[in-house]
Amino acid sequence: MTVTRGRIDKRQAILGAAFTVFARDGYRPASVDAVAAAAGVAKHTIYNHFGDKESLFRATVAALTAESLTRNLAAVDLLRLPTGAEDLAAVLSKVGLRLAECYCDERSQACRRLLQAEIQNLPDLQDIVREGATDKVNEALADRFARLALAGQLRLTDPAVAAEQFGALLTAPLETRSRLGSRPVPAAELTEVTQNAVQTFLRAFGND
Amino acid sequence: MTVTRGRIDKRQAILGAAFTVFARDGYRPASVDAVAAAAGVAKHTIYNHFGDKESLFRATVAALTAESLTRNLAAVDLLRLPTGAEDLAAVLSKVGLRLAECYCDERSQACRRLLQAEIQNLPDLQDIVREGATDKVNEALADRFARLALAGQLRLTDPAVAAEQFGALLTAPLETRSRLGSRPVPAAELTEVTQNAVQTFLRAFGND
DNA sequence: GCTGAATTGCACTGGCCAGTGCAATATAAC
DNA sequence: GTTATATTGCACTGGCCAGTGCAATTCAGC
Repeated sequence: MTVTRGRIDKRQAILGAAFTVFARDGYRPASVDAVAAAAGVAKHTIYNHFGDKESLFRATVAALTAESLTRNLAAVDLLRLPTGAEDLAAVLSKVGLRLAECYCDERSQACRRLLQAEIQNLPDLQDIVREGATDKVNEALADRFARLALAGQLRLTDPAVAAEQFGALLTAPLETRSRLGSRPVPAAELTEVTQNAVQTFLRAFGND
Repeated sequence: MTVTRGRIDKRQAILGAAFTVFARDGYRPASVDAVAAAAGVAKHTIYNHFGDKESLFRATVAALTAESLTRNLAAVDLLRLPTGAEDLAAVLSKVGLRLAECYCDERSQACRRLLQAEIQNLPDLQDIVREGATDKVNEALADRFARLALAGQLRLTDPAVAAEQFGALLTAPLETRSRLGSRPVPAAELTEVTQNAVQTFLRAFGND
C-alpha cells in the first residue's frame, strides 16, 4: 500500500506481503497478483526478484524461520542456574511460557500451517525449517539441561531426550488448544499448559 | 478400476478413491475428475452422491475419523490393571506402542495433513475430528488412568492432564520423526519414542 | 543532466478445473 | 416387461491464475 517508488526495499516489502497473503489464503490459492497488490508492487517486480512463485514461497518460509529462531533462542537463553531465592520451577516456568508464546505466535502458527500443507510438494522446506530453527533450539535446550544436570539440579541420562520431552509437553497440548493453529490460545491456557508441563517435567527429572 | 455396474457400492468406491487422491495431491490440487477416474465412476455420479467437492471432502474426512476412532479405542482398551507377573511399565508400553502406530498410520498422517492444510477454509472439519475421535480417545485414556490411580498404581491428581501428557510424549516426538507426517517412522524409532515416553511418564506419575 | 537498470501497467497465452446440460444406457424393483 | 432412478460419456461454460512480452516510466549513481 505504501507509495514508495524505487528499488531499495521492494524485496522486503514483497516478502512481508507474501507472508501476509500466503498465511491468509494458503500457498496454492494465493495469487501472485494478490501478493503484488499487497506489496504495492508490480507483478513483474516479484518475478524479477524471485523468479517464480515457488521460490518466493521458499524465501518467505526461510525468512520466517530465521525470525522464529531468534525468538526461540532468546527464550532458551533465559534458562540459567537458579540464583538465590529463585527456584528451578520458576525458571523453567519462565522459559516454558516464553517458548509457548513463541509456538503460539500468529506468524509461527501460520508458518507451520503452510509447511504442513505443502510438505508433499516441497519436502525440502521441512529441512530448511529443521536445520534453520527446530534442531538448533532443541540443541540449545539440551545444552542447558546438561548444565543443570551437572549442577545437580536435574536427574537425567540423556539431555536431548529431556529437551525433546519438555518441548513435547508444551507443544502438543498447545497444538490441541490452538485448534491446529487456527485460533489464538488465551493467556490463561498458555500458563496452564506451561504449569502442567513444568510440574510433570520436574516430577520426572527434578532432584527432590 | 472395477467394472462393477450398478449403484450399490458406488458411494464407498468414491469415498475410497477420494481419500487416495486427496491424500496424494491435497484437497485443492486434486480434481474431481481424478477422483472419478480412480473410483471407476463418472464424474456425474460423484456430484449425484455428494453435491460438490467440498462435501465430498467432508465425507471423506468423517469416514477416516470414524476409522481412526475404532483403532485408537482398541489401543486404549489394552490398558488394564497389570495382572500377575506383568508390570505397569509393560502394559503402558504396549498401549503406547499401539497408539504410536495409530498416529503413524499412513491414513492418519494423510488425514492430519489434509486437515491442517484446509483448516482455514473449513474450520468445522477440525470439530468433526475432535468430537469424532480425539476427545473420545483422550477421555477413554483418562478413564483408565483414573482407575489405575484408584488402584494405587499411579499417583496423579488430574487424569485428564495425565492423558493429555501421555499423548503429548508420544505424538510430538513422532511428529518430528515423521517429518510432519511426510515419511514413515521406522519401527525402531517407534519403540524408542514409546519407551522414552513410558519411562518419563512413570517417573512423573508412577508409584514407586 | 545522463545512463543503464529496475519498475510499472496492461494485455495476453495457455492451462487447469468445478460444475452443468443432455442424450443414451444400464439397473433395480415391481 | 416396464418404469423410475442411477449412471455414463462428452462437450461445454465460466472462472482463475502463473508466467510472458512490450513499451513507457522512474530511479540510483555518476
